[in-house]
Amino acid sequence: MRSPHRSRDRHDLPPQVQPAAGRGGVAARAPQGRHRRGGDHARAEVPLGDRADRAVLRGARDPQARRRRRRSGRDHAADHQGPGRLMAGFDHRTVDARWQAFWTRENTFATPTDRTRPKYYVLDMFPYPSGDGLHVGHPKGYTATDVVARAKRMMGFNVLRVMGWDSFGLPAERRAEQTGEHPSVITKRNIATFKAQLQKLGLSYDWSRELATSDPTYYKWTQWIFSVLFERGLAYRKEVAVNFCPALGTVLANEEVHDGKYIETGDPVEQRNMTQWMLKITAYADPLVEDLALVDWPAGTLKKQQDWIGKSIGADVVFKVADSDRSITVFTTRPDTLFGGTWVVLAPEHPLVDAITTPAQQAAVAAYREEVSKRSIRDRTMEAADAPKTGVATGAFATNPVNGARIPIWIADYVLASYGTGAVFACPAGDERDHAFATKFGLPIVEVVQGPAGHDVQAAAFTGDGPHVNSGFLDGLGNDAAKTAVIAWLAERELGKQVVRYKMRDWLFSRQRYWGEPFPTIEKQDGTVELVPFAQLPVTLPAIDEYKPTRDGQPPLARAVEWRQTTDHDGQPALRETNTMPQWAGSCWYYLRFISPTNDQVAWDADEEKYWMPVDLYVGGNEHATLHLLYARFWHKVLFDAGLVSTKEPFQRLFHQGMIHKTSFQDPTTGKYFYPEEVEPRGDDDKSWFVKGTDTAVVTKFDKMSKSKKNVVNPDDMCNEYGADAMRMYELFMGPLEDGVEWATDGVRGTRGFLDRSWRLLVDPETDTLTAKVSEDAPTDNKDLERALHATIKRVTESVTDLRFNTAVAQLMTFVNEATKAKQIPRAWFEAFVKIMSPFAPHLAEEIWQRLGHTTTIAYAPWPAFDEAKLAKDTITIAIQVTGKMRGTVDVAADASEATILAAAKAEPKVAELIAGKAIKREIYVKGKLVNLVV
RNA sequence: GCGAAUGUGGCGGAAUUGGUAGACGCGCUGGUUUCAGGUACCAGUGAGUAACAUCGUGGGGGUUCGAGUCCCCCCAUUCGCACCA
Repeated sequence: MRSPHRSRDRHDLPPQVQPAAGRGGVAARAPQGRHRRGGDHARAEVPLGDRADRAVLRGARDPQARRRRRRSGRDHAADHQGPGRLMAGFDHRTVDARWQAFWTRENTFATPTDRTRPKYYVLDMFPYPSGDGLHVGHPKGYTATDVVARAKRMMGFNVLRVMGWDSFGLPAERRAEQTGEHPSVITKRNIATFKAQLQKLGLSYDWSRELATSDPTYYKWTQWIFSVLFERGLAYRKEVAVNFCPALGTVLANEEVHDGKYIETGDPVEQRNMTQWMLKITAYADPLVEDLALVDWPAGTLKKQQDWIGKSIGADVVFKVADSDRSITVFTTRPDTLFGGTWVVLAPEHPLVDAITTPAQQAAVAAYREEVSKRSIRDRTMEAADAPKTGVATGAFATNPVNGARIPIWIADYVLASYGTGAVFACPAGDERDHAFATKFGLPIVEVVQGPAGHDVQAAAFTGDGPHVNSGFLDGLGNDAAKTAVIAWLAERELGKQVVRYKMRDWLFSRQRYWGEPFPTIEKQDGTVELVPFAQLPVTLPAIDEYKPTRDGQPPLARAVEWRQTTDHDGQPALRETNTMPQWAGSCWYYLRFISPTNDQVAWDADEEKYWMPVDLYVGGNEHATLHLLYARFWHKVLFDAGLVSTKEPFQRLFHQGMIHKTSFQDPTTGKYFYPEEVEPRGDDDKSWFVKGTDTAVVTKFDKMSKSKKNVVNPDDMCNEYGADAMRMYELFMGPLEDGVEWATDGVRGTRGFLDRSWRLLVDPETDTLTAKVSEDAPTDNKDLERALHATIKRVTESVTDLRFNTAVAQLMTFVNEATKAKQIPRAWFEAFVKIMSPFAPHLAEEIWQRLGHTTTIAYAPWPAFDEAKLAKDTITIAIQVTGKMRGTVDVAADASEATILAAAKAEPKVAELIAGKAIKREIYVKGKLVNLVV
């Protein structure tokens, strides 16, 4: 991707911003006390529009066109003629450009190197740099983390705030197949686009730590971690049935396949046997479940991880096959119900089926197995849990170990060969599937756990807890006690034992693709595998002339014939691996590389790792709830066991931002999508949409933004028209961070209006000079304004922790409304406001800060404290209810006694009328809030 | 089918966790400024009424002096999971 950046860590804090001498630097001015003439403010590279500029801009404006755009609500095809709306506000183009240039020039956001302060590591899930560029959905999480990062800096934390690129992956490779361009070139271009878009938003990343997973200086270390896994016996090659996607020419992990299709593209997936690299994630199943207790994650995500791992504790139980010396081991989580076991079911693929099937049943069994095998895995997994049961008897019988009962052995496809032992015993009274099977095939149902009164096990299974019946030595015991008792009984007789099983399988870790990390392994002549020595890492991707798999189905790297030829540690000929790692590999550890991104001796510095880890706040979409987050935790735990990292878990706190949607318009018959400006609403309620000028009806749907659905809103357009700060603020104001919302450009206008009002508190836009409103000697007896200020500091401060930015922005607005009403604003109050709004609207805040006479960046100005005492009111409004109904209010002194308040309440005219002549049965007083007079 | 979440004005959403429902913003209505229907400012904006009364947080019950908030039963939407014994 790029050559490594030289580390430019800052060595002193707080950073003093140096005026850029000789360049008319923005800060090249002595601090001043009060109002200065606006005309003398220093110019940055991009001059602030002067009167003449504005006159031109205003003259160039076409009010009609503007109105049409506004009313249409789809003006994101932004007007590139000029700002166009700045008469009463600030010039965001100039301000944004000036401060972005300033931050870059001054290295404002370089990561501090002092290690005595507390640290805060806030991380975004890094994006795959697609060719489409960013849409307004991407920055929602980035803006939230930016507010946290900026506020934490001001609160005295050393903040690690970084961005990188998950840049290996399929789309670039597919594009390369089409164009012949090297994926690295495509990727580099896409990264440049993404980066430019992010920089327009003023996100406070330390860009000197930027990384890309496809960069050899990065994947060298991905290969090294693979070596660690290999050396610890956690990476192995195996011939396995894999999910092969013919359209992509590669295998996929189980996690990437859903309903028999590749999740990303929807291409069908089929089963094939191939030799593949596997990672033994199952060896970490237990810690992966247990350590979820250590992290502060959304409950839903914790549950998804648990479900994915699918730990279940049960027993393996041996059933002897009658009239035979064979036996069947079944897995069950309900050994307590063994007395109700009235038949045994094998998966159709179970190896014992052939051996035990009686001659009379052979034809039926063969036919059933044939039928099942014809149905693909896809069909089988698509079936619902309540799908009709099918199956066929083998004719053989088994002996129930607990009661010696002779019970039939069936095969049925609801038993999966790949889980447990591929065999189960059926207890129809205690399992819904078994019950359905019993009902269909007329098999006996024996009650073993007593359900609630009136429950008929012949009609429905009872899966709950209760006293056991018909169960010999288990009678009367509850489920747990019965389980313990029966397992002990079985173990004594060597007929069973307690076991733990997981749904999770080992991780299929190789792909037949070009654009991924090569494995640091070679295959020797005897077929064994050895690691490429560390000194020879990275194993870089060779240039090849075509990125498709070979005609005989080998991965693209098989084309690099010379590159493949190498030697082992004895100098004997050996071949390089032609598979590459899946895209997850790079994202499994990038949070560690950010700690020492340019170190070419180690993947990360141990002391630095101890300082920065764990990630304090990790923000990204919940689509990664199982895959990325599970894989990364797995690698981290291996690294922990290897003594390479200091924490058991990588991500202390996790937060999922909601997705931003936008209505899409699709012709249901052709599937074609239309841009918003191509369609129009018709009908009385404007609810039917048609393609303009035609009778083609289109259906509307809230959709993820995507180019193909023609519903993308581009953040660049928003920045151009409304400014980065208005855009940032709207992203946070639109609703709770975790919620999905529909994008509404009108809302950006709203936050822009707020920024303009904030600006005008200090600057007269007509003259571009400071107003007299904010002043050193303004009276400080404006209690309403003071209270609003402290309430705002409080709410914004809390929002940094609870991530409820929508209400924080609302509170900032409330303060500005209050301040607009005020005749004068004490300078100290206004400065406190500017500080707390600066994480949200950093460009404008810097500009105001400078106009206030400051010569250093606001990014490290100390965060203001709020005073609870200042939040209290002198007089409070007490609500008065009569028998629970609101009847009025009364204003009383904040320290008024209960008796005084009750008296005042009763004296309120309307209340007095209602209680006149009635006996008050009860008087309820809620301190400082209300009284309720019950009559 | 199972699980989780959500349901509040025309719209996005607030509500200190049982105590004045609708903060803040959008939109809308009226006014002032203005060459301008743009910007800014002022006023209003849950429904209903001439004004009251009254009715209002998906629906229905319940607990309570008091319920958007707690309990029970429905309905709807969204997102997961999909025969894992």
